[in-house]
Amino acid sequence: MKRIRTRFAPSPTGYMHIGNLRTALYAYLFAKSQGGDFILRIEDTDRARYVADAVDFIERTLAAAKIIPDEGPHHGGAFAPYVQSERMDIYKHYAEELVAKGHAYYEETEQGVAIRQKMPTVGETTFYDVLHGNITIANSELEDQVLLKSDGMPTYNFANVVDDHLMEVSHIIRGTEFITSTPKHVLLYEFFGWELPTFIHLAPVMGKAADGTISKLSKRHGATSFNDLIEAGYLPEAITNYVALLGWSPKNSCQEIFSMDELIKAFSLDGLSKSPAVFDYAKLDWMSGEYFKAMTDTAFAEVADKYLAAFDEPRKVFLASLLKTRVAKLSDIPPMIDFLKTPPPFDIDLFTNKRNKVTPQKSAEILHAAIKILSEVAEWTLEALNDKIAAFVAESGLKVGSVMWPLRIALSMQKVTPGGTTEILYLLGKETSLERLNAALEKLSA
RNA sequence: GGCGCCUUCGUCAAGUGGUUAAGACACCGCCCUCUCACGGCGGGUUCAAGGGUUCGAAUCCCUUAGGCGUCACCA
Repeated sequence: MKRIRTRFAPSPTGYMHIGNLRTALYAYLFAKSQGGDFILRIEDTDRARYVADAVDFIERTLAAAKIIPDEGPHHGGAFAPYVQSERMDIYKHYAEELVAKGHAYYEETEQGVAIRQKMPTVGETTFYDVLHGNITIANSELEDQVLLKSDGMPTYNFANVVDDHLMEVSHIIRGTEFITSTPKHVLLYEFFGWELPTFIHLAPVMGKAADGTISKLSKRHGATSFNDLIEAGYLPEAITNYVALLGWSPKNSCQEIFSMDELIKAFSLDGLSKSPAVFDYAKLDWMSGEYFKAMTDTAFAEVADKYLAAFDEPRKVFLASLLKTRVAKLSDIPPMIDFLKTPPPFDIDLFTNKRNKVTPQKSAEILHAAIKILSEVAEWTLEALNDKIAAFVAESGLKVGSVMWPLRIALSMQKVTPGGTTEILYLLGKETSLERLNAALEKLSA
């Protein structure tokens, strides 16, 4: 049986759209699930759109997403070069062959000489797509395509076919936007007498705008490149996992959390969806959270390190334990812990809490007593703090919440905090804690 | 506009002639609880419309509508 070989063939734009990443991922998963090869090929035949360093960027992005090419510009391989601008003589040779066979012709314009593919004017061309079945388009719909531009560069339609054949690509996995140009490619294969690869045209990834409109995912939908998402603080594994499920689902399973190895094992073409999928940040957030929750505190502290820099090592790890169940992306962290650095302004209303039977007056009394007890704590550890406060609660005859609420508010000046009173006391340290408690008591008594 | 593709909860989706139409996210409620989370339990909403075929249709056929794509010396 023929070896399975797929390819990802981006043009070097310096931007890895989520839709492109998904295409690369599916091509990779399919190849790997079949024990085949995955090729990276750079389609840089448009000189006007060339972006410097874009190849590095693509390679770095794929590496971050753990999509590892077997062959590519910097991965080696038997079919090098893998950059189209370095293969110009090859395209020229095949274009001339087509002219010689009568399937193409020279065209002279002010810009220079180009070569055009001669399309049949009658009949129709049919090709088989794994997802869509047979697709037939009348040849009269096809215009004579430019194969070789006047600058000597091939067009996508030509270079793609030549390279896919030469590189022995068995399965072409790409976006639906190519479905209507596939007959042109099929005709080229026929003109050359080459064996046709298998086509799989993927449905697009859509985005939902604020007003509810759905359209192809683009920048107006927010962060839509792999890099945007990384910068927002999503884990690459989580992004890849989420993207894999956007247009594919496993057979006979409801599993949603997949490592790359598990994806490779579970992947099959018949799990691919032929209708467009809307990118849903809410679900990405959930999935991302699942990854964080599954991490150890130390591992989380490590990935979140730049947000936790202000804390010493034990506190860092402790904060990580509090944060990892509350965070969808790392950039959610600062607003959650800013109060530890600088407390929000005093707000007396926060000291009123019906459920815990707390009023500003009551709070003042509790604070007064608590300050006395806490200032006597010699060893400022979570255990010690817990014990002291528990003893105080028991002795006072108050509800736990009635004691905790005013303390937490006095320390944080906000209604919502990651962790509770004891945790905040510990993170703040004895000195700062007592400072804040006293300041709040002073304002409450005024 | 021509041609092509697509259409199951708000979203991702399972489903391939007979199911109470899975599951997940989101949402709502309850429990847990010093807040928020986490965790647990429960809930509502879906086969685009209309015709067929069939004893029986989300599943097959036709029509309509809507969405998307494509008609470049861009990929």
